[in-house]
Amino acid sequence: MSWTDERVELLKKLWTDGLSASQIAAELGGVTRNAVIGKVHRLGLSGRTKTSRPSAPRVRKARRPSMPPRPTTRVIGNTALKLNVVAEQQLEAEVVPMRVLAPVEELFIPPEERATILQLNEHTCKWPIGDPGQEDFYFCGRRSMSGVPYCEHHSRVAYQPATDRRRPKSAG
DNA sequence: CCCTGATTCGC
DNA sequence: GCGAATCAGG
Repeated sequence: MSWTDERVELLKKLWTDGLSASQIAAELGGVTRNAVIGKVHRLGLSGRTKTSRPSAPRVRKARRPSMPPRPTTRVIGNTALKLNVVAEQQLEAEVVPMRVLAPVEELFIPPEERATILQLNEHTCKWPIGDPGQEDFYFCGRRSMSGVPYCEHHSRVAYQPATDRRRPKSAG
């Protein structure tokens, strides 16, 4: 893929809209977040965050001459299927009693990042989005912290304080 | 570990 | 110009 005028416009729009580089990359498709960031800089759109210091030149290290990064591929048994089974069990035990019927779609997940039940594992967010009986139903799929079934965003929604979920209806 | 953007530099 | 590799902060 190349940076056509349309894609550049979309990039500028999404970046201005506040989406992260990885989100924009997923939305555009065919590019990585590095590509997005690089393009953003070349367009002069940077300056949104302050994670890097304005001064103090970074350490420039010689890049690899010419060699694949890491051809190391370790596959120890087929544990993938087991993870899927665990994911399903967790869905029945945790997600279903939650609030599947509630239309919770406040967080937009790009199509490329959406997860079906087969793609969930122990650290993907298992927050259901949409109606489980419909075709467009999917799971959040973003990364969740270890031991937590949801991503940071949906953890906040799932584990709301009791005071916020049910306020005193009759106070006098 | 995950994420984020910033920067360098081979292509 | 492009973007992977890398760096640096959270």
